[in-house]
Amino acid sequence: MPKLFLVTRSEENYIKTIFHLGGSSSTLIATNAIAEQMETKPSSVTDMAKKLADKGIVYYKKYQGVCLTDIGVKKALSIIRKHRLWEVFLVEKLDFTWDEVHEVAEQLEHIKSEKLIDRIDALLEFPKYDPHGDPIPGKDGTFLKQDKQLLSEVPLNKVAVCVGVKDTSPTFLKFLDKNKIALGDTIEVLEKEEFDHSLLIKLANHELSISHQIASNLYVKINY
Amino acid sequence: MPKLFLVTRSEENYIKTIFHLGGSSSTLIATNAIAEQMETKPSSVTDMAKKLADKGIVYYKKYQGVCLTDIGVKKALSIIRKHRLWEVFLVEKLDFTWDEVHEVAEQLEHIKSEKLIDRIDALLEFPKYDPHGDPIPGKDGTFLKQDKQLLSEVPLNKVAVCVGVKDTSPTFLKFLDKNKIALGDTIEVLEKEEFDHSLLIKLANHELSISHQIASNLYVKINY
DNA sequence: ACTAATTTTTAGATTTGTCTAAATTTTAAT
DNA sequence: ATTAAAATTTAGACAAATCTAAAAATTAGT
Ligand SMILES: [Mn+2]
Ligand SMILES: [Mn+2]
Ligand SMILES: [Mn+2]
Ligand SMILES: [Mn+2]
Repeated sequence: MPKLFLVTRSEENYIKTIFHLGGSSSTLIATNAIAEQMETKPSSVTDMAKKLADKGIVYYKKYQGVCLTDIGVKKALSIIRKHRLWEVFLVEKLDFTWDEVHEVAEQLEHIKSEKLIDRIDALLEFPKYDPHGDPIPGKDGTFLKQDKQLLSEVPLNKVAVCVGVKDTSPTFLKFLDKNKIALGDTIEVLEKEEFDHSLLIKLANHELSISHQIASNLYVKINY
Repeated sequence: MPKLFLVTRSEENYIKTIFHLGGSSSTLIATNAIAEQMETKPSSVTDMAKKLADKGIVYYKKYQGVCLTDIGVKKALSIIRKHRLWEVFLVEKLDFTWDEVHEVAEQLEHIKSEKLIDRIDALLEFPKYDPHGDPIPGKDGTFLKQDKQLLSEVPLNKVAVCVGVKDTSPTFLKFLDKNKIALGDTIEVLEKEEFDHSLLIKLANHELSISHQIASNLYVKINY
């Protein structure tokens, strides 16, 4: 009965942000957190919280925060699905680099056409992950949570495979390119420096020392 | 010097409409004509005319109408280029039919990324025409005007090739599909009915009687 | 438990894009 | 040349989305 048909671009951006901040379970996300993430003001968030609550997209408890309703989660997953499929498209079909895709996908994710995104999905042969290693939600709302961990938490001498990035900023991604670290690469932790928590890691053809900040933005999966 | 960098979606739609109504030369387009085309009110058009004039995109003469400046024409061609390239993409890469593409292209044409549209262009191998036979403006602003005429104006027993449609509504396009008329088809005018100006035409494998309204929405090029 | 600091909300203003209704200008018709 | 009709503009209003500044509520520190 709720007419979820009219969701504006701005509303979609709020929905996505709330999802990414963890508002998909019943955890309430603070107004300030949303405002900071979106580079907007808390008062704007409050306004939108009311609007989204009226539409049945979020649950809003005054002074406490918001979380997505079931409808809101569905909507969020649909937007994220579009965002990530477009990112794959840009890389696979148009030779964009992984640091270039996010900005354009931010626009493309708002295109309204179910047929379009389904066909893109098919053209790409139903990819499971986007160029940053993030899982692509299914058309039906399924959402794989992969078991991955930060490289900074991997024990010494363990061999792991790089599967994702936490920070997806162009700066970080280009740093990885420059240092020849890519998704799918095998990484072994050779040393952990006690002083600054930097790591000495071994890649296929080179060894490299990386700061803790780098290591705590790289997701890996340990080989058993 | 004028910062043409911020052009809103709404402004883009006005620019495109003015272009399509002939406002690319110095012909002034009436407020009412724009309003009707865009299904909006004349007063809204006046407001926008002022805004676009301020930005140097249109020349606006009070009570007379608007036409595009050189900057405006360039902007219009860029939007039309994007619209038509996306239409080709949808048909060629995603198996959309020619009656489905316009609606989605109306959204996609507003995506801001020069790299994106250039790569789409390359992926499609630099098409010259969109699925409706309309020419695709070049990146540099070139715009081929093809010599085509309406089927309704072709003399008897002349053989012509179908090269475009004037009406691009799904209704008309589906009518053409149903009657097996497609771009590239050869058409010969066998008879012209004096009473209602309907035509008897000969296609590759069938003859067909079409009304004047149909014939005056089909562009053809006569074989010499 | 009581301040003090922080967070959140409200109130009022602004911008963009639209509308209606009234006023103005242009055009067409006698 | 007047008058009537049509087109266009203005004035004022509204909804969406944002902001600033002030008020209210919550949280934290003692
Ligand atoms: Mn992204
Ligand atoms: Mn991504
Ligand atoms: Mn079109
Ligand atoms: Mn077209």
